[in-house]
Amino acid sequence: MRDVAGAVTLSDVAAEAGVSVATASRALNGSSRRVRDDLGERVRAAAERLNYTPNAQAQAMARGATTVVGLLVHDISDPYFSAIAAGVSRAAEDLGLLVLLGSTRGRPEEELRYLNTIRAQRGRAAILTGSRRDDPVHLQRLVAEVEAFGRAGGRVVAVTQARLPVDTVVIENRASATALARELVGLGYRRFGVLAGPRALLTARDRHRGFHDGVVAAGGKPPVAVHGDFTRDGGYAAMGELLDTAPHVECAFAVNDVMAVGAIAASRARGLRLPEDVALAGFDDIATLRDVTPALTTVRLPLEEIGAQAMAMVAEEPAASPRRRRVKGQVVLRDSTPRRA
Amino acid sequence: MRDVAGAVTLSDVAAEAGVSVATASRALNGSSRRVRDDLGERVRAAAERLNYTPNAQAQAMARGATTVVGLLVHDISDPYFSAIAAGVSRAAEDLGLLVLLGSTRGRPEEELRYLNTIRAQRGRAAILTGSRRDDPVHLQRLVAEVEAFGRAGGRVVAVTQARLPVDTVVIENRASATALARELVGLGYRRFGVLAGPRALLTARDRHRGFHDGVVAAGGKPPVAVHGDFTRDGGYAAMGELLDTAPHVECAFAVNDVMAVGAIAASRARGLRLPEDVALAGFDDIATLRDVTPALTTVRLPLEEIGAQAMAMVAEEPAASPRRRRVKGQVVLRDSTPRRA
DNA sequence: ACCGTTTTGGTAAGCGCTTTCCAAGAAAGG
DNA sequence: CCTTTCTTGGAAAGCGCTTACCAAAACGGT
Repeated sequence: MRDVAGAVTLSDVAAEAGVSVATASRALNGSSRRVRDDLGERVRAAAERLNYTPNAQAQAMARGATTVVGLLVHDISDPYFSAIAAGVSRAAEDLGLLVLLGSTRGRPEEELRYLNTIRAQRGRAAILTGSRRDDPVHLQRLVAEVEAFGRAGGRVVAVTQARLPVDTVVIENRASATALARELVGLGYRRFGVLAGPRALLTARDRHRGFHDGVVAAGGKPPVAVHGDFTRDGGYAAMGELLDTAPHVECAFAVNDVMAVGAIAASRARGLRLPEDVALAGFDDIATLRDVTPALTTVRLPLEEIGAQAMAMVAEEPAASPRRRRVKGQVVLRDSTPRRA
Repeated sequence: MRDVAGAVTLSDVAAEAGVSVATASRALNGSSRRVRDDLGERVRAAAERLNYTPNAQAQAMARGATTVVGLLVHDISDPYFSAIAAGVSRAAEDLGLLVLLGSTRGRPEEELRYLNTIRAQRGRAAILTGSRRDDPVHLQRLVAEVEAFGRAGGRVVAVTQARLPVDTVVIENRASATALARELVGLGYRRFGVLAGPRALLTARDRHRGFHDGVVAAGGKPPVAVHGDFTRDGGYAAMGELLDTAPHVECAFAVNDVMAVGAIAASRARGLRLPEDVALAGFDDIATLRDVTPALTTVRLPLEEIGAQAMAMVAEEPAASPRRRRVKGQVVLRDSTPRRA
């Protein structure tokens, strides 16, 4: 923004009110110092008249603190992330903070670049919502950047895995997937397939493992796993492959709802009826997907709440050692996994 | 962010490299002025060594320009807005701009407040994606704020209706709804219901009117309208009401896909089969909803592209008079509206 | 009436950068 | 060899604020 003559500054306001800029500043942001009532009123009136808006950059500069918080998501159009973002955004508003949005689109180096940008903005904090990948090199670089960020006075909060030495809202993917598996075995299923997501993605892996362990522990057969993208199309492809390689599975578990939707489509494309021919479960309980047919059995994650929690941790005093806030998923049984006769 | 000792400044870099800050500044951001190669190299090495990141606030201050663009959405967890946001975000990255996200959650005064915040940040531009409401008072205040924003050197770009004197990506809701109506009449439907959304919301109204006119023009009966929230639950309620008051309708048109999904649920709750007992069409072609059953006939809007276009307009030179970029929807016929026997 | 406290307004320093202006050295031209 | 013109480094001003610090005024107690 070229600074056109138009921008009204504090000294314009001060001049209009006939006081010094110091007084104007004190009158407008109610500092510790009191200003005589009539002067304060004059200043506020002048500000109003000139439609003054403080230059936040200059304030940040002078105060050494901004109100910006960076939010890193994998892909804002993915309903999982947009739900978290909604929670973050709501909490930010309550706290008077601003959200700077960054989409990494799965490229780890973007995560680094974006974190650096937030540091440049002297952001108060950054919230990392993406799942970690199994990639030690990247992790190490990320830790370095996080530390630089901390040294510059910023906070980092992670959502999902406790892989970083920062406050984290930990989503209990593994335990929740295990709980889901137990319920499904309880319904009479024994032969499972898992649409397991990308191998390197920790979230996908945790859910897969948790489910696997749960099935086995409850007396089912070890599930057949097929990997695929963490997307609708990934689910479609993986389900196709599963049906080819293991036509005997009674129930497929897609590691997220979006993949599950793809799996439904793939099953239908082969003329299978759900849930009669094959049952299906997802994970996340994405709101916009609650009306698909058959209604998906899934694990409900309070995504908005998770986002709000993350933002709340930003606001709290930093603790000596990283805090961990655990969030459990809740198994929701629906039509896609009826009790087996 | 309290400025802890940790933050490395340009003068630290200059000292480390044994040059003045002026030279350091010139070396690092390749200004018009050249710096001798060896000095430049020394500066860059020093910056690297110290892990220097420029203070964007200070740069903004000195340059009088920021790289921040505000994005106002109604609700980021609504897939319509998150798709637009994804496009905005992608384009922003390409342009080296930063997106400051604001959720208004339907409160017009938040729109104003947020615009003011972006002005305070001396944002380069603001993108308003929400539908306008039929509210002259608010519109007038908004125009005032937009003008103040412009005077301070910022740009405003709107998405949807050309109600504001700013560059706009206009979505042809009305014409597209008319086209949809014609197609449906062409398929043999004559009696329609419209799940019309909130009365005051212009987008909802345009789609409703366009559809109504299209039906009538093509020889159908004037549709019965039921108003309701622009949400899944709004669609559910409206469909219930429609089925009560006008059980003879052959096809319902929900003014967006999210409402259509609610309408499906409402129909099912009453034991109706879709599309045999009642056909249904939506609007938007939300990606995550493409797999609902029956597959929804709808109007496809290139939402990501719309977001990217809006951001592109931010980058262009401002024109003398507001630019209008028109975007058409494309009718997509699917299973929810089979040809009528 | 005087002196010590409190207010409370103003002056000015400083936040970290960019950029103008100046000066010194290098290159070029006669 | 001297003058003119480039080139390039550095000093310093300034972006719009906040906040010591200072000083004047008001107030209280004796």
